[in-house]
Amino acid sequence: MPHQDLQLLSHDCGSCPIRHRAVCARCDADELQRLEQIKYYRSYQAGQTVTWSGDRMDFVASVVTGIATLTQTMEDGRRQMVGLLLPSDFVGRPGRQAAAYDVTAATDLVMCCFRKKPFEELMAKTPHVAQRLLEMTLDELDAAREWMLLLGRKTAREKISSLLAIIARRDASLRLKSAQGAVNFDLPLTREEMADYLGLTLETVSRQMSALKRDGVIGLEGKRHIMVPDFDRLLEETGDDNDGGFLV
Amino acid sequence: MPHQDLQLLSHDCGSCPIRHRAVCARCDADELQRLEQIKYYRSYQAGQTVTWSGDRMDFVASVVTGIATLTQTMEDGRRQMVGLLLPSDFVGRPGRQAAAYDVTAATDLVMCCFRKKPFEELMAKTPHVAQRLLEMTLDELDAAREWMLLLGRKTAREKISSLLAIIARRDASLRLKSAQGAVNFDLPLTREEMADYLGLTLETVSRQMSALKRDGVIGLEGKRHIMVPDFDRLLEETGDDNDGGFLV
DNA sequence: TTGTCGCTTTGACGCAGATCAACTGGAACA
DNA sequence: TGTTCCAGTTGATCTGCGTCAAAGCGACAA
Repeated sequence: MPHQDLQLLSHDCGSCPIRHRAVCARCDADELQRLEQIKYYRSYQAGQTVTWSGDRMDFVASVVTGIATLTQTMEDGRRQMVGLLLPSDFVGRPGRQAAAYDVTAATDLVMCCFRKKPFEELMAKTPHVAQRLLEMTLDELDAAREWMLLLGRKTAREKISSLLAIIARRDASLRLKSAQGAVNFDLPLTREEMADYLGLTLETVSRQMSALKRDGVIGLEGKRHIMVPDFDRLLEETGDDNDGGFLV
Repeated sequence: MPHQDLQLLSHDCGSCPIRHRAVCARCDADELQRLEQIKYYRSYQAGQTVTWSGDRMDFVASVVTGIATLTQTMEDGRRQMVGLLLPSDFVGRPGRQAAAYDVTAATDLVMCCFRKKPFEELMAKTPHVAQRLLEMTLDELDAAREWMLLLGRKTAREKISSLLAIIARRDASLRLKSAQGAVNFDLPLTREEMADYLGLTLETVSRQMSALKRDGVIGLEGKRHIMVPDFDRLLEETGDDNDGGFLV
């Protein structure tokens, strides 16, 4: 946006980090072509592992459809989820050889991949890719920091409510509807995955879900379908100041 | 590093994010000049606030000397530190109007600032700045994710040990010594700040520090000076697999 | 010397969430 | 129609850390 001789193009992979391609008049004009040439797709089934922490990772990628998780594990088996990747989110680190986290498909998953080497070369020549990636990474950093507040200071009930609110919001935004009033959605995570995300045990997750249901904050249909009669009510449970003061 | 027609210059502010300036032959060669023109310094005393969350923030900056903290606060006063800024770390977000966190000087602090507008313009024209910033942001994201594991899954003792290990390591690297064997350093944080960082209360921090002392893992001289007779012993207490498998 | 202030330590007690264990309910399959 | 399986629920009990309260300690001032 700060660039002056700049125009926006769509490239045909709807959810790529580079979907909005800013073309700088001073740069080559055929980078888009090259981008198309080096990209390819991979599919994973729900539950399948994309990479293990420490594995060699020769590609970077962005999520096209589905949900992937980033998880860290301690020697004794304690697990903490550190990222939830939704469509258009980016995985992988230019300049790094090995994966730093376990990446797992939480649902069926399609990713748009770029082999790392050509992608890095491209990035070095095409300033807007680095800029776009910087923006996305800053967003993720903000999300990570909000998650640190959740992990360090929120109660179990607040944690659950926050997670539900986030999923509801993201789900709604994917369907281009705003999250307010009554909202329904499907949980893409098991109780155990929720626990790993929230720094809780699965029993505590289950108990708090029941409590929220008992208190009328949410409704449950089966185990996975959530009905939120009043989204603002849910937000009150998160402990956040939801004054809507957006910072962008 | 991936760029070919590239050379490195030092600009005179030793700890700036842009301290290594990669000059691209295709870009203007006088950007360094412009950078020098728009930069200026600010000093803060220990305890002073740099910005409050929500305030207008018209500059970006990097730490020259001292330590700053990023903190989030909930309405009812619960606090969580979400970042510890050491020399050469970057603060502020290009493209954002308001600060997202409270920024506070933990020690006396000098920052090298750039007014946001010209910095953004510069960034748009100078690809290497965005690339350098991307690298730094990815590092911070990794650190944040490690911190999420700590907050979500580690015990109080492991949290304290981890924090001490991190400070010892960073302190050692600033003095260009490697952290191993016996290490001494000064804590730049109060017990309360440690607690805010670790998602604990200050009483628990104090108790665990005493426990580590009692068990001979650390020695205390006064309240702030820490002596670590055996750094590996301390690492064992952190719960991390310290196989030294570096991922860069 | 005495007082006060900020930071830290220590003790006593309670509770949120972990742990261990039993049970439920739906789906797949024979 | 029963069997197995697995995710989820619920209950009983335990415990690590929070909470509340008091006291220690070094720095500085009067």
